[in-house]
Amino acid sequence: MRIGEAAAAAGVSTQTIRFYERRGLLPQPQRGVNGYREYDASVLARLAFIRSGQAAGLTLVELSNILELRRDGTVPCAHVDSLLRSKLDGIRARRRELAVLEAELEGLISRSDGLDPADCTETDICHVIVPGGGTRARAGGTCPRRVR
Amino acid sequence: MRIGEAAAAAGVSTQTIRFYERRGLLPQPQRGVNGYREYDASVLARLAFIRSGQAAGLTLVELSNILELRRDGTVPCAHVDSLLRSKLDGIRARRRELAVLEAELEGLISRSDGLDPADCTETDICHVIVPGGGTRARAGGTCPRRVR
DNA sequence: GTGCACCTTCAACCGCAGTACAAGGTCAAG
DNA sequence: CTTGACCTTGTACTGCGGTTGAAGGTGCAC
Repeated sequence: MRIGEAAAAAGVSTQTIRFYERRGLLPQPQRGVNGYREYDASVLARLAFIRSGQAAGLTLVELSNILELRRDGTVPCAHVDSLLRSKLDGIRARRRELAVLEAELEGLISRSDGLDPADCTETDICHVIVPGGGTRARAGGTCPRRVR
Repeated sequence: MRIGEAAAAAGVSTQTIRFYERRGLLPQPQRGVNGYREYDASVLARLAFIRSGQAAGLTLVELSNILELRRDGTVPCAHVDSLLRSKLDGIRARRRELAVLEAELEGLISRSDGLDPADCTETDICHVIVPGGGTRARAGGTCPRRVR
């Protein structure tokens, strides 16, 4: 099985496979006489593992650490479990942040409906954008930071 | 007011101010005889605008587009309003994605509790990580893609 | 006259997961 | 013997918002 075939079967591009190989996520494959990579079916299982890991929110670095544990002879399950738990914490925190941002945007938009663009001055740049999500009456106040 | 003073007052670093200037978010300031940047108080309002915009989820590019409209003599409120609405749509979609991911992780973790690491084989890499969030009985099935 | 805090510029780097491009080799069919 | 699909390597670029570092100038106090 050559790289193009493996890529098509796994639903990724050939460049992605080479990229994974460079990052240590795929083993160095056999090479044909012409230098072409020669894969057996196990590469598809590996690519499926990577895809499942990504779907669970793991980064390529984390996946590569898991593979390294395996290579070192350690069963990585305990490590993976704690990794997934901390991912879950992160996701929950992120969801809360996004809920705050959503409320902020809703506030700004509904406030924008009651504003006349003609009142928007040069120094404001745009009076729709104010700190606090539009729930305040325009004065210095809380300002959420680092919300992404 | 020199750059360090402005930075301290706005709660950003001097490098950030220079970076914003390069990106067109801050006007080219006056320069002293020694070449030092000289700011008046308006830079603080501008920095506050940028911070509010970021808090509302706008990127620096979007903020710079808004400022460009202003420079061109257009009141940017209508543009900002539609921008915020599409941001809100994006946030909501993102929240739904994260809810799916959260459920996926919960499934994997609870399934992991019932698994014995001793059963984890070399070819699995780690049998905790499977497609489908751990809600299935291990077979080919749905596989969410591009969840970040 | 030197130490120090402040300022200047330009350039490269961070994470993340690839994608794109250049310049060339290989192989089968026509 | 050329065309075209496939493969090889290496390098650089994307978006995002900065941060870090090098190499040097300025200005005041001691």
